[in-house]
Amino acid sequence: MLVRTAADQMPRLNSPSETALAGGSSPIYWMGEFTYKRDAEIYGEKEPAEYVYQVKAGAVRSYKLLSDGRRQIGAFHLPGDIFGLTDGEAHWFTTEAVIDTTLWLLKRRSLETEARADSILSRRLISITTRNLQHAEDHVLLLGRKVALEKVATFLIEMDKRLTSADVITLPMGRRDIADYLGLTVETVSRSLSQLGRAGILTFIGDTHHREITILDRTQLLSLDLQ
Amino acid sequence: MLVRTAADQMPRLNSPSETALAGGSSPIYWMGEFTYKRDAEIYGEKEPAEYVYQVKAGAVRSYKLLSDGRRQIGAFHLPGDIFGLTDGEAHWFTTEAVIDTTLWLLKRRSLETEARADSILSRRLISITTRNLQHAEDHVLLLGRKVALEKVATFLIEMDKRLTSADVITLPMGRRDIADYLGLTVETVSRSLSQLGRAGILTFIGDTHHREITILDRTQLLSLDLQ
DNA sequence: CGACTGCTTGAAGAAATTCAATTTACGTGG
DNA sequence: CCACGTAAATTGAATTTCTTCAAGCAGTCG
Repeated sequence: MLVRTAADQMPRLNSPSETALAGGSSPIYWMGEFTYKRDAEIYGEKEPAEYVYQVKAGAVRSYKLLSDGRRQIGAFHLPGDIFGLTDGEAHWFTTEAVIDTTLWLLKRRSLETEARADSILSRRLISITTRNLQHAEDHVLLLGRKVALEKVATFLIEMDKRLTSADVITLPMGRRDIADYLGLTVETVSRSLSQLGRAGILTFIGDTHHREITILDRTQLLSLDLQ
Repeated sequence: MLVRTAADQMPRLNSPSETALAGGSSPIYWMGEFTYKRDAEIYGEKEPAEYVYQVKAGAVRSYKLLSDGRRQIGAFHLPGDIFGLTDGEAHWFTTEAVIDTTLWLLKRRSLETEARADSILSRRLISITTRNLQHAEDHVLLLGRKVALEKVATFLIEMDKRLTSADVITLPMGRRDIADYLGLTVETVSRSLSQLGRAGILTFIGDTHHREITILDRTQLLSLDLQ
């Protein structure tokens, strides 16, 4: 269940029980709750994978860097999302809090132990990984074959689905993050958003950084989000 | 074990036993062997996922299409690779044989049933899915942040690792497939390959379609494949 | 208050695409 | 067996898209 508060415009979960991992034959006990300040690193690429995480509130970006500093964000993790699940010993991503973020942590080892005996949990782990894979594959299509405006439209629709309960999308991330997610520059993202605004498809709400957006014409926006 | 024959220059596996799925606590019995002609469809997007596949010989491309025909290849499956593993009921990809291809098939249902009782197999399924996810994430980085020449260099290195036993890379796929894998056009792929040739990094062997390539300078090629 | 950050916009430039033409091999059919 | 048509790859020229560079504006924070 998603709850919207006036104070922070981000969705928030109230307990880890309402999640993909809970509800197996035996309940999962999260280690506890940790809070990360904006831009704080949660774990780095090639660090040993000790924990699995679920977002309680906030937003997380996971990215890779090329040696010369170019950055590609693979995914944003929003309330309810589980991340950090890996097979080998090490992560292959860096993750950071986009805004102040609260996470639930779970020892990976105990999850693995549990999964050995619990085939429902096991199935669930496959399911989570598969969902991540599907997202990545959709993202591959976007990055490889969509033009800038289509990328931004797809992004807005994804965010609209994932973090709005009202008609205002409050983006937790800035233009830089969006650009690195879509394989564009900040300028191109900004120009595309302006273009959508001029076309009457969306409008910016009062917010200073133009991170509050209302979709005015979903039909037109969807027509840009080819399937 | 990879065997190279003079007749076909593609690697080939001799039995499914030498694979990721076999070797669990109980052996996996593949349904049998099927052969697909070049360009034959193996399964289509949104088809119910009845089987899981392993490549015995040949090559498979899996791709998505946008409604206007733009195509993005997510992966090439080469001898030994397992694909078609999905969680839900339906595939989210179309797969086709790149060249004449022999596959081993396994009923998905029986694999699932087996996995319920066999935690080692279960673990293995997670492992395969995770590997696919890692590949997709690497591909996201390539598509989002690498320039044409770097994309082609990365592609060659990947193929070199995956399908050469000698010093000649025999590409099963044509330029169109490479382009759709790298998010480029055929012309750009061709120009990049020519450029690598002029730089003395690779050379084309006798083959008519310039699909036989020898890497002359691995050091230089690797320097284009940023990490 | 002033420096700073994040966002936007414009102009110039670069990279990749599109359009067009050529080459080469290959298969079909006279 | 050769001629013709087709398909794959390459190369060049023109064009488009996106990036880079530059400037400005608004809100925030010390």
